[in-house]
Amino acid sequence: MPDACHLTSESEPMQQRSETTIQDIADHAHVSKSTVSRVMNNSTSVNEDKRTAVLEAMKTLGFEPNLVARSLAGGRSMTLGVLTQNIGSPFYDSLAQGVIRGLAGSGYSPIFVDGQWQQSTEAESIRTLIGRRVDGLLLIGGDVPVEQLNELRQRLATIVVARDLVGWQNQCIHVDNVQAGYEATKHLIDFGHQRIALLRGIKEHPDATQRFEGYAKALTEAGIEFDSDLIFQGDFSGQSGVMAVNSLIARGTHFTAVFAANDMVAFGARLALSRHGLRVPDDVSLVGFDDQAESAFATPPLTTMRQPAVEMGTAAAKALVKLIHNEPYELACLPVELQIRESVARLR
Amino acid sequence: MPDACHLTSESEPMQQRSETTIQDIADHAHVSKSTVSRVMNNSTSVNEDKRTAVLEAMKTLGFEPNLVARSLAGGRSMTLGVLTQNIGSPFYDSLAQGVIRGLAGSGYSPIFVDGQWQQSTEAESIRTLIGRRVDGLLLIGGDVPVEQLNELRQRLATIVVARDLVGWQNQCIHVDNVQAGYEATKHLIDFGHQRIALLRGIKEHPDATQRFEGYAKALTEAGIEFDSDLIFQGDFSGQSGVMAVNSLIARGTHFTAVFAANDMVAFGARLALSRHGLRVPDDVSLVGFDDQAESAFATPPLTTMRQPAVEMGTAAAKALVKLIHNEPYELACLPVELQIRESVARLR
DNA sequence: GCCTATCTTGAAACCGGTTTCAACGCAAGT
DNA sequence: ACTTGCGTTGAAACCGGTTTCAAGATAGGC
Repeated sequence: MPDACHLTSESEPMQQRSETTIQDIADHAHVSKSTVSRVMNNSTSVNEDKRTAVLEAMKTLGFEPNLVARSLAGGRSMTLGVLTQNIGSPFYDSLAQGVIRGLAGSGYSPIFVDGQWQQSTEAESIRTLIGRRVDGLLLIGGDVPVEQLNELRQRLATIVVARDLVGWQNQCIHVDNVQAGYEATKHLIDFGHQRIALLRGIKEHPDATQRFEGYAKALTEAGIEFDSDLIFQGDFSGQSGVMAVNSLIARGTHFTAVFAANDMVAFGARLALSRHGLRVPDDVSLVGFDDQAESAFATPPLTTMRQPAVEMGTAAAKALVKLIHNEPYELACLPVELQIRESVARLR
Repeated sequence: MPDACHLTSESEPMQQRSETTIQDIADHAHVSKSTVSRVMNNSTSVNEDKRTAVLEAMKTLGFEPNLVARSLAGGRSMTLGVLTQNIGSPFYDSLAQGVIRGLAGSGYSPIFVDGQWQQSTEAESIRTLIGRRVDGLLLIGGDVPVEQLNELRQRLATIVVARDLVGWQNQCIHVDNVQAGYEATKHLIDFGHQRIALLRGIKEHPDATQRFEGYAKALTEAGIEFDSDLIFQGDFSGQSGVMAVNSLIARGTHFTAVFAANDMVAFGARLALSRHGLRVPDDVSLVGFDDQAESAFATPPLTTMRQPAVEMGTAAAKALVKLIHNEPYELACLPVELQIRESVARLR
């Protein structure tokens, strides 16, 4: 272990050296505050001599405009509120990353707050953002009732990501989970599987419900009888995957394929299968959901439904900026595509 | 595909309904602005009747104080700047998550900016944060020269995460990568391995360099000759892991164990090994770094050096708040612990 | 040469809070 | 009765910008 651990702060006072203001620049350049402001914003034409004098002064004094004052005076904070959900799913992490990336260079900075996928926390967090006078709101997932959102949208430019809201077509970007669930299941059926275990995500989570719907639809369409024994109600964790498989095997349910709630669950399932001497894909086929980075390097590489998480975040961020500026934009539904790799085999 | 895709925004103007201000409350409660402010902040004792009148007014008018105005007047923005690095490593994602979590309920909100691990971008991003008058700075990793940081620290409460800076003991939380590299290697040596391949991360990345140092130290200590053929210079991606193993095998380098730059690299290595018919751990032992969530559910579960990423983020965030308030705090070095699972076997 | 349109410019109001300062009311001390 | 002192209170200054407004300068039209 190195030396300097468990050190206590020395409580040195933080000197509040006051920053240079627009007035300092004005004095230095022998003009008025107004003129300095005009130079900064290119709002009105300014005499070339004074302009250069101001720019000169800004450079020598190392001027950095106070965004807070600017926000107050201008009525725009150049800040966006992002409500995230720390449910630990890499999908949501990637969304957030995409948002940061999509905002780079736009002049807007994101403030992140956590909703914890609980209505009360989310409401509180949104209030915080409103208090901070964000110019727009980006809601990632979450549980806020649609009536409240409709109200919110009246006051503030709002875009919702990863939720399907009726009447929000152009302010809502999400993925068709029913269709995705259908395609994943269909893929397994096409490969001859009939006994397909479904490892559901969190009970109340709309993603989980919708994918289940797609699963059921594919079964019906193929004339396969639905068997509730094949359904395991869990969450989105790896542990949930191992518990599911253990439980399935313990109660003697016969299955030849597994459709997991997401890739993490698929990893857990894969591990549990191998513990029971079942090989993937030789004995049991496996399909995940998300296509997180690790999935391409699992052994075997995981066949999964690819969700374009980063792209969605980026698109949403850019759209929000347009929305604030009242510029036209397109918020395209991004497709979730079957990423075929090596965890599914034809049933022999 | 569902109906409403590719819809264009209707460009409906966003109504700027002005929020209720402190003056509205004052009028409604028949007191002055000052008194309202005092009630809000509990700064001076206020007559009980007036206090309740004010609170009443706030409730009926649905008052939400303007944080921007407050920041300008009070000189504190209650905002923290967080510089992240989008290098795609889950370790850094987890740090950011930890920061958000550690700030919840503190009254401070984080503004995230991306440094992309490039000096110019980082400098620019930090300027943005200063312009926004953040009360403190949290730098996650990055490449800013230490002289600039020392300067920065004079103006602003600053804490650096995941970097080892001399003279920053109490404002810097990181992990001893040399020690960690040493322990990981030692673990393999203890199990009889001598031909240990090292899959290095990005060349310039200090984490990679330090772990390499630890690796070399362990080898020397055990009297094992260093062989540069066993070193593969890559990055922190899964692809890097497969390329490393492929390259090692292609050039006929004999090895019985692999120490990967991080878990993602380990996954890639694991996959490449299995492609070559080599089993983990029977034929080749494997150690990763990070202990990301997936690693416990890999097949076999990955032995890895656990970095407490979320905890570090949380600790750093809490420490920063203390630092701003000039309260004493401890910024403990968190240990990186060997997480023994099933990817290492005794050399037969 | 005179009037008007346009370009520049500074003073002052404003954004919505916090904080200083002086004044007032009232109870206690002598 | 007269200070003294404390607890309350509102007016006004202030934070650092933006924006309105009116005035002065300049140029163009006749």
